[in-house]
Amino acid sequence: MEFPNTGDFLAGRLRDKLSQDDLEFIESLVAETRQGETGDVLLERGAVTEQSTILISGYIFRTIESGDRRFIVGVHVPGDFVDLHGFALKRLDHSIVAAGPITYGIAPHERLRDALEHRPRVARALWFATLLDAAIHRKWIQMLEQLDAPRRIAHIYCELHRRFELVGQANARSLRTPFTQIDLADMCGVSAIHANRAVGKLRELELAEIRRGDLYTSDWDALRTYAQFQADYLYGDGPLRFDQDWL
Amino acid sequence: MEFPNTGDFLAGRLRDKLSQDDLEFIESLVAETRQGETGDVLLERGAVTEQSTILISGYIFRTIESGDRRFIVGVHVPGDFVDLHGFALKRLDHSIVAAGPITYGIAPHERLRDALEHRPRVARALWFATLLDAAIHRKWIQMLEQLDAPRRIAHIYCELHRRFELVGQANARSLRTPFTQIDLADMCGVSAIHANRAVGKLRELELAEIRRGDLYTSDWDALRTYAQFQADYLYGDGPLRFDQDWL
DNA sequence: ACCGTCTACTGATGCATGTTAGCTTCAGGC
DNA sequence: GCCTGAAGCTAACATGCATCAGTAGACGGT
Repeated sequence: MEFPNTGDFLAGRLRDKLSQDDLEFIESLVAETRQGETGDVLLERGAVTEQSTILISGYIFRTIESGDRRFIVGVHVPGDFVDLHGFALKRLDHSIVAAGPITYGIAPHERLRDALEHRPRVARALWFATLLDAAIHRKWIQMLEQLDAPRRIAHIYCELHRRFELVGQANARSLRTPFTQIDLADMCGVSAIHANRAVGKLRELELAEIRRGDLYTSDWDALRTYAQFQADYLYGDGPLRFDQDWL
Repeated sequence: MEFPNTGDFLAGRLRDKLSQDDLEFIESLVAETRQGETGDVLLERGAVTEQSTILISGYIFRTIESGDRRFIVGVHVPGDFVDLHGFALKRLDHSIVAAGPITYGIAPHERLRDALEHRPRVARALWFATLLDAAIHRKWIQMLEQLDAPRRIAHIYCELHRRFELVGQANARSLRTPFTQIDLADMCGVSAIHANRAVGKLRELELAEIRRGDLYTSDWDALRTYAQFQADYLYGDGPLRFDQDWL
């Protein structure tokens, strides 16, 4: 996988909506870039942190451990500020874990505090980023309340595909991920065996082929219809589109 | 039901953490108070809004309509800023609906903009409120991934009870709500028939008696254990408690 | 008093999903 | 080449939940 230039990727989808000056400021937030591998815990639930993480390449899970089970409550794609809320909450209610090989940037909270004080537009962009996370959480709640396992898996891939589109990284016929069927199960709240059945069903319906986490499809629209995926909650184009005047 | 004094309730659980000056400012955000009845739609998904809502008494649902079904993705209790994110997102991805008789305050966005510019501590309190909403969303995701229907219902009541505790309104042996079993079903992502069986199971296990939305129990601890409820995600007391230095 | 509607409740049946057990495939280490 | 462990896959049976059908009580309107 190619790693995009760090600078080209920061601020993710808000990149087009900020001034050159603000963008340079956001780039200056990153003190350092690092690499991580599958399962690396970037931030443990309850740990105090003095820095936040910006994902540059790869995927990151938000996980909650309960008993001997792991639950995935969110997924991040390149360009996302992954634990920005750790800046305000100090200790997170969940852990931040690499879902495969990743590259990420470190933003010390000291510099974020500075942004809040002196850069109102940057401060609002950061707030917007956390509000978008919350909107995605709400959609996951609805997805879990409404859809069966095959549709949940399809919905997750459709969402990720759209999020890649919004940062200009989507592929026309596939979506590459390092997710195992166990990961999919932990996202959907089903057993790994049932996640396997669900993947088989998508294959049987000829909607998508999922191999080692990579999804291939010849018809994203059919998949989206099957998953009842409506992208508006991501605040891209369309009726709910994000109003940049606010920044 | 008695309505607490509006002024005593604003800022909810952050009340103790803000200065008198900031509190008076927050009170001044409320231009008007209103009453609402069951099913009143305070804000429709996708509608543009120039004001936000502070719940003073009663309950409010966040709902998403899909096909002919309704999904409840969040519940609010008195003291909550219900649609603060509408200030930044302009159009909400969900609707705001009264879950019974309510009293609420209206805060014009004009005044909120002023707060963001000139009141950094108030701005941070508002951000914290939306981050707390996101933490609750994440717990709902985990709850839906992990628990069966009776436990989900128990978990929701335990959460609401704790949230009432955090604003000093909890009752020792009961929790009064106007929720129908249909409401509970829409929160849990199960059918109304199954919600009825789940309520029956809690009764059979002698953990709780739910009648017309009101829950009665002699042993909250037993109920919390059954629901695997851990309150830390609400950032009250305990290891994840909210660090007020940040404000 | 009557009616219609909403909510709570019950039983029967089928599908969705969990659990257990065992098997296959594949990549990496030796 | 072989071994090993992790991931993917399959079958059989048990449970959770949806669906359909129906009853009963509470409530408001007339």
